[in-house]
Amino acid sequence: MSTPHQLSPIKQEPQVKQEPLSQPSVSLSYHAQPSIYQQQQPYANFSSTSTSSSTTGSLTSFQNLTSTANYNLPRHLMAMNMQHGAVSGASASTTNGTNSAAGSGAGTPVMASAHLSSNALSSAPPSPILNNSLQYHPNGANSQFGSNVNSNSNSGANSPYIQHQTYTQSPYQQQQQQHSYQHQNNGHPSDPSPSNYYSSSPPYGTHQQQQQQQQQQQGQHGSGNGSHVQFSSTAPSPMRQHQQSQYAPLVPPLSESQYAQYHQLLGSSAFSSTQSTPYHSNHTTPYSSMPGSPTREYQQLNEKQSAQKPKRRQVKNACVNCQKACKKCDEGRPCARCIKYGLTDTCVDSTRKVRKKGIKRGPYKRRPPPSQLGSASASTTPTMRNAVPGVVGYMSEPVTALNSPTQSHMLPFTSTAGAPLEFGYDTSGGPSGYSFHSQRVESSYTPPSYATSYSGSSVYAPSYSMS
DNA sequence: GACCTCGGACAGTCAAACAG
DNA sequence: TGTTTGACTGTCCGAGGTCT
Repeated sequence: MSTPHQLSPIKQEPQVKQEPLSQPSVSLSYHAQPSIYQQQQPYANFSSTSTSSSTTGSLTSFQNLTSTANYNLPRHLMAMNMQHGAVSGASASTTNGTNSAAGSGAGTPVMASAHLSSNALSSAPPSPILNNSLQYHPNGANSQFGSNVNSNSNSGANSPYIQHQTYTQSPYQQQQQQHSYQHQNNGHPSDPSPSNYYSSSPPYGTHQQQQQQQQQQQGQHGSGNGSHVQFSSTAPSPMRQHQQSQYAPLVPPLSESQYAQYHQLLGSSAFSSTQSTPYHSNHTTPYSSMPGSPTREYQQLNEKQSAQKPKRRQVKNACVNCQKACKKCDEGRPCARCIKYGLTDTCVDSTRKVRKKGIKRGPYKRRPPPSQLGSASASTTPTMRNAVPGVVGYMSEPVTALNSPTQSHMLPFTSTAGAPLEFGYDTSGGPSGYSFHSQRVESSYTPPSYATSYSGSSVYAPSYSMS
């Protein structure tokens, strides 16, 4: 006998499943140190509608640009490398060849190419962001979090796979990158982090334009050497020239000793291996090594997530043998497992119970109106860990699910009404110098409780419920 | 090493609750 | 009426045990 499940029409499956490409590629270890192209995007860019508040973190660190007291050389160098690579190597990753300032958001493909084309980083593994960029939405739609891409209507038409095809990088991952970087910025308020070198998305044009620009600069100053970086204490390198040409006011100069240190690092392949690349190091970068540093927590989380597998696929109805053995089944009858064990005769669909009806439910928790979110954000300080009363270890455990590549692409931004969250850290708040704030930026957003957003499963909802 | 067992995490479904 | 919520139910991962 067929069960209701069996009778239900098979929902359309996307023809091309990008899961293996997109999900494992999001090696979040990179995200702990987002590219400068991501960093360039103030996290207000989460929303194409532009947001207005909660930018304390970036503003704070931006104001510290002029300070070089705690200047961090590796970061600067990485930024320079990547930027240089972007100039010289950014090419095919964008479909239209432009980097939309309005809609690019995090994870721009330009950055991805930059990362790979950078000499100093040449042996680093392919950036997951590059992989994402291969699927980059030509219209920049992947930066439009809650608008036209995902339509979560419970119809099943928007499977996670479809979303993957469209969203090259999940909104939450983008958000996390931004968010993560806010940690860093504010963890080191005096650090003129690359993200703050630029007040907004750089005016990059097409690859050709960039090349022309670079060639002009190199010819003008006569110190160009392909993609290699040459430093001079008196004559700025072409790379620096390039930077300065567009962002000069925002780029603090390197001292002689800093350049010497850079050469030393390059000579020792400091950036040439994944082990020693600051992007991967858990111990050498000041951004991640601070005890209790949010950045470190995120980095650890990211590392955990990078090892996570793609989302598990289930068959609608396992055969009785697989069901009994609690083993993976498939749609075929006999299924592969039954064939393997010679159980083809008994390989039939198991029956499913009929869902009970008429069960009374309690009132659903609804999200408070946006007008209350501002005060709600205050309640989230000083740390996100404390944001949810009664949840111990909330930051270090559930966030794993929160950041899960298998779920973050689905939640919490899958709703058409979903508005991006703004995250930021305020250096002025909190006992540890951090204060976390977040808020939705569109009034139309009717979110799930944070519980479902973070866990991706209502299983956790009761734990996070905030009455 | 292959297979079995099974607790529990995870995934998918869908009716109730809700908002406009 | 369309959307969201979250309970319900099934799937199957993965650890531990047993067998060959």
